[in-house]
Amino acid sequence: MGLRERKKEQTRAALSWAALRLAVERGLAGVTVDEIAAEAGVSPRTFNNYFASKYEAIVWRHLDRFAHVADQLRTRPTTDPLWTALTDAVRAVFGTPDPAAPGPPAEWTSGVRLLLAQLELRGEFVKASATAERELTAAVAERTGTDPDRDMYPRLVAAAAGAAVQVASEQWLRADPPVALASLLDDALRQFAAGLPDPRSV
Amino acid sequence: MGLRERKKEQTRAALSWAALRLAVERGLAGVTVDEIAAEAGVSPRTFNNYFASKYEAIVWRHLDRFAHVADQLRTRPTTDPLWTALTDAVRAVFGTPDPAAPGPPAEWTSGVRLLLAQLELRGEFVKASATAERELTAAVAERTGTDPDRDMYPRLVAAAAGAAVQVASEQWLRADPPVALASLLDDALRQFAAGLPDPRSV
DNA sequence: CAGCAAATTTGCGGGCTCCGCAAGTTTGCA
DNA sequence: TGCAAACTTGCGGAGCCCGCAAATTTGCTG
Repeated sequence: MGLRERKKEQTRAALSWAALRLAVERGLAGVTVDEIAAEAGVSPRTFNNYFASKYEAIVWRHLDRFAHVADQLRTRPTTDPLWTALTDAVRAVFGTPDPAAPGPPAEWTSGVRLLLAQLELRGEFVKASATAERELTAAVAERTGTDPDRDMYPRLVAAAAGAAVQVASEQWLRADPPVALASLLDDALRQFAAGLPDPRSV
Repeated sequence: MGLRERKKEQTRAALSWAALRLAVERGLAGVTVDEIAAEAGVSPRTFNNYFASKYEAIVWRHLDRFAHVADQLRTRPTTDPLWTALTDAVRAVFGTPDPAAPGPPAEWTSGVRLLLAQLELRGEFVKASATAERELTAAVAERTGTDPDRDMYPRLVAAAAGAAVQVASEQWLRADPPVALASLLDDALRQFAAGLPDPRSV
C-alpha cells in the first residue's frame, strides 16, 4: 500500500474519530462539519470527499469491523456447520469472549450511549451496514448453496448477524457493571441459532 | 375523532402518498419538498410540520403498519406460545397468507424496488421502525417475563421481527412471478423460529 | 533527479433542507 | 356567537452537500 493510500486511510480515520469525539462532547446536533474538518486538519470540502454526511463519519469506525465478517466467514472450512463458522467469524473480528477484558471509561460509554439513542444514527448505522450485510449474504449463500435471489435464507441469516451486532452493542453500552462485547455477541448469536425460544419454556 | 384530527391524518397521508408517488416517478433525488407540498396542496413549511424529511414521508405509509404489531401482540392470549402469538399478530396487521391475492402492477413494484434500493431509504426505514421495535420489545418482555434492560432476549425477538418484515418486503418486490407479502412474512418468521437451520442439513 | 500524468485537496458558488418565530387562519366548545 | 387552542404559512437563517475548476501532492519513468 503506497503512501497515497495510507494517507487517505489516515485522513478518513482522523475525520471519523474527530466526528465521534466532538459528537460525544457536544451532542450530535452541536457539531458542524466545519468543526470536524478543522479538528482533523483538512478543509470542510475535503470532509465531503470522504463522507457524504457527518452521521456517516461517526458510524464508520464501528462499521469498519462488521464489514470484515464476510471475509472471515469465507476463510472457515466449509465442513464446519454454518452457525459455528459464523460465530467464529464474528469472534475473529470482534475478539474472543474474555471476561477479564476491561471496558472503556464510563464517561465515554455514557456519551456514546446518548449518541446512539439518536434515531439519526440508528438509521445511519443500518444504512452503512447494508453493504456489509450484502457481502455476508453472498458468503452465506455460497456456503449453503442457496440462491440469494430466490431464497430469503441467506438474507435472513445476514440480517440476524447484523441484528446481533446491533443489539449486543446496545447492551454493551447499557451494561452495568461492564461486560465484554464479545461475550454479548456470542450470546446473541447463540440465541438466534436456537430459534429465540421462549425463556419461560426452558 | 374530531374533524381536526381527521384532517391531520388526511394531510399526513396525502403528503406521504405524494412523496412516494413522485419519488417513484422521478427518482428519489429528482423530487423536492416543494413539489411534494404542492402535490398535496399545502405550503412547503407545512410539510415540515408533519415530516422531518422527505425520506420520512416516503416510508411512513409502510411503517404505519408495522407500528401496530405490538398492539396486536398484546391482544393475544398469554397462553399461546410466543412465536405463535407473534406470527398471529403479524398476520393480523399484514393479512393472512392467501396465494390467490394479486400483487400490485409490475410498473409500480419495479418503481418501488428502485426506490428501496437507495440506501437513504433503507436507513430511514430502520430509523422509523425503531419506535415500533421498541414497542414490540416491551410487549415481548411483558409476555415472557424478561427484563428488557438486562436481557437481550426481547430485543432480539423484536429485531428478528423487524428483519423479517424488511427481508420479506424486499423479496416481495423482487419476486417474479408475484407472491403475496403475507406468505413471505410467514415463511421468514418460521425460519427465525426454527433457528435459521442450514438448509443443507434438512 | 527532472518532469509529467494522475490523484487529491481546496475554495467558490448554488440549490436544497430543516427549523424557530410570529402573524394569520381554522376549529372546537361553551 | 365568540373565544381559546390548534394549525398553517411566509420569512429568514444556519447548515448541508455537491459540481466544478484551479492548485497542490504523489508515483512513476526516462
